Amino acid sequence: MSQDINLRVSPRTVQQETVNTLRQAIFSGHFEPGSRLVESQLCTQLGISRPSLREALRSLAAERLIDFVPNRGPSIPNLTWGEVTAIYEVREMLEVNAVGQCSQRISKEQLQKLKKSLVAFEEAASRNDSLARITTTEDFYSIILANCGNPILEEIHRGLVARISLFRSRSMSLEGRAISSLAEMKAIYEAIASGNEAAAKSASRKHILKAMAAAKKAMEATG
Amino acid sequence: MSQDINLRVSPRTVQQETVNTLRQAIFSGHFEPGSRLVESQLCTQLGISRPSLREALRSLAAERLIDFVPNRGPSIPNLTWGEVTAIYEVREMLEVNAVGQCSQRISKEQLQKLKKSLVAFEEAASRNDSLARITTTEDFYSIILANCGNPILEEIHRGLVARISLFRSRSMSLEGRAISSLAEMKAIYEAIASGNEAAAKSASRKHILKAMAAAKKAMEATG
DNA sequence: TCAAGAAGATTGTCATACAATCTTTCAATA
DNA sequence: TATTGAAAGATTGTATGACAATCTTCTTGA
Repeated sequence: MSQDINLRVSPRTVQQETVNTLRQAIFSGHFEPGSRLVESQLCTQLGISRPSLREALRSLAAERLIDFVPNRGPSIPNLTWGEVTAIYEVREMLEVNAVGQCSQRISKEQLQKLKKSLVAFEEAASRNDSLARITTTEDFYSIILANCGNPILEEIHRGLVARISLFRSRSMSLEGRAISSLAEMKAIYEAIASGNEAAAKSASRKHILKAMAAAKKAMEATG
Repeated sequence: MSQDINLRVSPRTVQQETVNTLRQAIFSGHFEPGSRLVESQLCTQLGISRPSLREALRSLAAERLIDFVPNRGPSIPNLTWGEVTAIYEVREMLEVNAVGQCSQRISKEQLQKLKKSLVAFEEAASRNDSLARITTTEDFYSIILANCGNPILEEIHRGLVARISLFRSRSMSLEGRAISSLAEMKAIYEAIASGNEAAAKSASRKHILKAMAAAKKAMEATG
């Protein structure tokens, strides 16, 4: 075997599909925070068996995307502001480093892609499309994280962001948040493009602090 | 209800027990890295049904303590040095901050406990008991993490450390590693005790870098 | 109005089944 | 001899059905 490229077309299993579907549903706010997920209902809705569903739920529970209380079953976590803060703090520790490392190692092509995603966000910010704002922001960040050189950092960051996805989408709908977010992201991009690590880290830190403040505002507004 | 303390004696479920048992087994090196876990065997060994086992396995897979390849089933991950490095790097980002924050907020009683665990490690280091070295080191760190003020940081740190538990136990058996580890931990303790955040962070960073170097040595020795 | 208890719903767990897929064996072929 | 191919066996992915334990809701009696 001259190469050991993974040619395996990994088969989509019911479990994987279910996890992805539920994850998406949670992200999109399809379930009310705090609400219980009734297994039998989900089974019929998803068209799968209970064992398969429960396996998927255990996966999501391990990711902390759902809670599992014995004899009460699965439910959507109701995050306190304290927990959200804690998540943002950890996210800051990781993201700042990721941005810094990214600024030192990103390739020309990837930088091009990053630029593109920034333009896409700018476009989404000008319109009033909050879904597009979220997805383009996610693109922007996933490119940075994919180029920080540390797949574990990338993985953990993704997990953290997933847990606060609701707050992010809410705060992105806040009056003026998209505009200032755009400015912050531009600063990050410029610093990365010029290979200035210190500036990149600093811009990243500023962005997260503002995002956290916006999330707090959004949380207070919604309860 | 005057208090909302959680009085619930959370019932031990088969799933929880199984996850804990398997986690312990993995930590203790009971399974060879890379080896496959045959569901039917585990079922009889653990005395549980296959659906229950599979739920437990999904939890562990989400924690990255086992791999799950479709149609090949669960197996013990075989970490590359690159992955181990990546984990150590992320651990550094988090742990350094945790130690720093801990130095600013730990209580007298908790500091007492920390001191105790350090003494316990010293004792274990003098003997040639590698299991005791691991557990006492774990105590030391869990006290620090529990006092950093950020439960999410604590949780993620635990997950990361779990994934490299094998390397830690191997490197702790390395000639002289326990001795130098003791010195590093003492430095961390002293910095925390004196409330010197910068010194605490610096000591913590040094400790992790040395631990990583030791892990690399151990990995090269064992293959 | 409130408490006790009964009825119903839901979860935790198990046993069983079977098709799809992987692995191994072993013979046949180049 | 080395390689290919096919058959047999093992293992996983998924589903159905079942039932006790527990939680929730509703009813009834005080």
